[in-house]
Amino acid sequence: MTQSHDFLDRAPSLADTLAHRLRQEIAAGRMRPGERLPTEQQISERYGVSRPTVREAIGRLKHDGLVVTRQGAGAFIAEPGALAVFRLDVEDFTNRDEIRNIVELLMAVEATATELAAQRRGEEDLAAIQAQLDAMQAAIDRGEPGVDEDMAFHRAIVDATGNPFFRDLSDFLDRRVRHFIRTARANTARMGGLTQAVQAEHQAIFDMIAKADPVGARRAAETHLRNAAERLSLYFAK
Amino acid sequence: MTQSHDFLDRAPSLADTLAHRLRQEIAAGRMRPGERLPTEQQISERYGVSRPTVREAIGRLKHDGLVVTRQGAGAFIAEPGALAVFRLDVEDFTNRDEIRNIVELLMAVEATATELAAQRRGEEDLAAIQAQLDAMQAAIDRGEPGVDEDMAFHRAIVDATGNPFFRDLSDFLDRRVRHFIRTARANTARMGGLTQAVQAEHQAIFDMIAKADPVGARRAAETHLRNAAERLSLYFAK
DNA sequence: ATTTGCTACTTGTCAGGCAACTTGGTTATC
DNA sequence: GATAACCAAGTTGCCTGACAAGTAGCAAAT
Repeated sequence: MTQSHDFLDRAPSLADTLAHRLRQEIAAGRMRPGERLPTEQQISERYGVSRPTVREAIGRLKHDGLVVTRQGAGAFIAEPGALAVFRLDVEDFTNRDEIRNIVELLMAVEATATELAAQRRGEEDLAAIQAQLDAMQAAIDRGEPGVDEDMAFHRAIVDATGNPFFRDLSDFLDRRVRHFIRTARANTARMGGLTQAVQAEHQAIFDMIAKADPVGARRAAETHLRNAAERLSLYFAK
Repeated sequence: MTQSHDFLDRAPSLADTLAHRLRQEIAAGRMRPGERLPTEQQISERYGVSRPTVREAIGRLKHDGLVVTRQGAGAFIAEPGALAVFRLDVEDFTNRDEIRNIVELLMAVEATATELAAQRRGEEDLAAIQAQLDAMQAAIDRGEPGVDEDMAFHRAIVDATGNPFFRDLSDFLDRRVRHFIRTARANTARMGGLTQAVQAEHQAIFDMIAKADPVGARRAAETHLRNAAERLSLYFAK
């Protein structure tokens, strides 16, 4: 009943491969910004696919802001400086190096976010953070691991920065790391008893934010993240 | 000859608007992860567009990792934890708040990148960074502003981290900020004479990286970025 | 020399259809 | 009766062909 998604055998669609090839040609500098792409007809003949498929491929590039199309005129390569969307692709999310790199970026973002939060948090921000801290304590008291509460705590902090980019990026990276843990945990032994240590670190972070001490908040966040990364590295041991 | 692209009048295509609506419905929680979307036929009838248009819209969502399609089975909403691609959309890149937020994120990423670079840089990394530093000095001596060399210098540093995510994100944010400056500069007076001050800050950063002093490197980078942000704020004054 | 209008070309959208694949039920077999 | 093979309906992937909307360049007219 429960199908275990196997992502491995997913054959890439024609449009996907074509989009990839076009992307490569642009990245390789074979085509300069402002230049016009071949017409859909020409691309279609050149790669031996139909025009709808070409349209789909170009649609992806357009969606990513790499090309701009104008009806009647053609498709043009966008100025790289005007790029309005950033794509962070995690190709192989079981790769340990990739996870390590993600964790590194997450640490950078979250440490700075905590610093900013200590600097700017209003009273309602502080109340929201404390509410999540309490919720996590309640979960611990109930004997639950409280992963959702943990996530909500961090979420409340990055929210307090008032910078949506911090929030979205942190959210994405956090999800990725937790997803990795969840899948890795299925293969290794369950670990417990650490939640109280985590909570103590959370408390330290909260205190610094409450004190409006940016430097101390950053230091507390860095300590927490370093410890978290160390706990995570247990999964790498195999 | 040089056409000034006006992005304003770009009428969103049917597929774009449909993709936007579907995205909203998913974001609003009207559809749960794992759930199946209506068939292309149904969506086509429901929104009064043809199936190719629906395919194009779903293709965008698929490309962003929001949905997963299986031939013969249908399209399913992806698990948010398994999201493999992150999109950072800069909707209005003349908005000052948005630029401010981008600069803030750039500062966080680049400061940490500089710290990591000081920690890990090999001899060849150091040589590459110095080469860009020298190139910038040469540009200054020639009386040029050396914006390309400036960018290359920072690029060499983030390269030294060995973390491609840092490199790509920093690259994107850097481009965005410089693009904003370039367009803003067209309306305000040209400013010069600051390049030597910038170069001095670069030299300080380089020295710390050469000394393999992560703490000092971060501090030097933060100083440089803070100053850069201040210079940038001149454009906000209007 | 400038403007107007026309024509070829390109993208946007549609209609219809076939192949590949999935799913669930049905039938045949043991 | 349980199990396995099979089949048919439904869905996505991809194609052909066509028309509408918009653009750009050229030619003719003023």
